[in-house]
Amino acid sequence: MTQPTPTQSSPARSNVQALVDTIRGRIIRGQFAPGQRLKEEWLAAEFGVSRIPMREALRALASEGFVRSERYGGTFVATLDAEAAHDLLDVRAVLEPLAAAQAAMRCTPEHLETFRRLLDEGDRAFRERRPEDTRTVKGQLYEHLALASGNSTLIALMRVVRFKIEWATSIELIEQIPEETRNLRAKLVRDMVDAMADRDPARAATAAAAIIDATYASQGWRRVVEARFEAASKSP
Amino acid sequence: MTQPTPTQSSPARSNVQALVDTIRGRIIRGQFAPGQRLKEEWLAAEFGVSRIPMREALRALASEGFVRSERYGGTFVATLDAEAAHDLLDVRAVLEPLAAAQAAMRCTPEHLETFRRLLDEGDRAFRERRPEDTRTVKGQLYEHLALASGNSTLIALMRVVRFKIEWATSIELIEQIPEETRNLRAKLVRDMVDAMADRDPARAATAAAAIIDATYASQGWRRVVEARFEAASKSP
DNA sequence: GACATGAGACTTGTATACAACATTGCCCCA
DNA sequence: TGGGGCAATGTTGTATACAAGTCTCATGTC
Repeated sequence: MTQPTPTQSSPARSNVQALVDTIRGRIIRGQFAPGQRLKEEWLAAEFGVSRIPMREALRALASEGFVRSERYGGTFVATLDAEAAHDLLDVRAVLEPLAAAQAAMRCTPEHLETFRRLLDEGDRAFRERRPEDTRTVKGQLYEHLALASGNSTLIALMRVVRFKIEWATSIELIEQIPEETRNLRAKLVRDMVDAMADRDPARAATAAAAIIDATYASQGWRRVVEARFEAASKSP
Repeated sequence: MTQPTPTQSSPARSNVQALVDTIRGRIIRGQFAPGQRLKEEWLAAEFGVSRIPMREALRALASEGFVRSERYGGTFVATLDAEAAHDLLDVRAVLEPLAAAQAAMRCTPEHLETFRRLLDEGDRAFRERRPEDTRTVKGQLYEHLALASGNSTLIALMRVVRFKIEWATSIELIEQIPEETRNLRAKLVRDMVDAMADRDPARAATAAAAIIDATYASQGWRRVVEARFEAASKSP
């Protein structure tokens, strides 16, 4: 019956989206463990709101797949397994090339500029061993690719996939990714952006696919995923 | 200020999922027109519930992209345009081959049997000029493909994409699809299922891609989409 | 006449209260 | 001693009531 340590309450802007983002963040960071029960009243008290907005937040998280709930049955943090994580990568592997191709046809100079800025920031964060920032920038790149595609369906789908991939990869182990793998991927991302600048959808898509291939091929990355689930399976 | 004709209230099982399905259905069928305001109180009265479950239903529909709402700003049926519809097809064009490939590796004999049953049902419904049933079976095939893939992410994403594609294609015009196009696509679906039976992911994916190509190439189908938005743009 | 402005009505957002249902543990009985 | 039923407890689901914000339209001023 022990509930998790009530870390001090967050921003507490009283709108639902803030609750969703905060709770999703805690799930992704593992502060809410897979399988853990999330009682509405307890969470509501934790965030200083009533059950109504908290219910809406939990429903939203359920539709994103981060929690599961059954009628009168309670809400629980969803569980991930290694297979689901790889399935997630498979989905990413088809969405990202599509986004790259569409972005190559539609992106603006501002988009390209932002891509290059993010790439530089990412390089710096990785070189300076700031894994949190490295992950953040990686997420921003992914989000920006979706935005540049101009495909609203893709934007929504890629956002959820991105959150789940962050969930599936524990932050502590990102540092273990071999430097050569990371550099190869960074180079491929630059190739992708160059192809987008040349308005070459095919080349952009190929580069995007190569990024995923490099991720798959990376023994380091695989270890990141596997280790994540060893940790998770310890606390069911 | 005229609200839509209150068609007689639906099943009225008082759970939220039923509300979501019913309202989504009405949006898809055009009974709730794009841009139309959906007042919580009015809808709640229409379905004989209070605003709380209705709010949850509307939030869920917002996360699926069928309605849009801003804080204190009201909820409106989302609008579709032809570009968004084609973007939707592009997404489908990458998801479906992936699902086919994974299903080829994972599907059970029961899955295959269901596929073949649905194919027969679809043929019969089309021959007998029952467009409603034709669409229903088509949806079931699509859903079943996702299920057979065993990829939970794919199942969730394909479900939303499927609903939106139904939304983007008006039912009245399905009959206008040329018979040869329909038959070609039915044959390709059979090829896909055969490839799945042979546990041949590459061939299954190729067949799935060919299905989308046939859809794209179909002048009749294109007319279905375009006509849908001519109709929609009449009532903004 | 055009525009700023404020009161009013209206809609959404949230808290509280209560109803419906699941679960647990006890007691009774075989 | 084991199993079935029942009450006690607790959590979720929903209705009602009220608070907070937005929009409209009339009014007054320049």
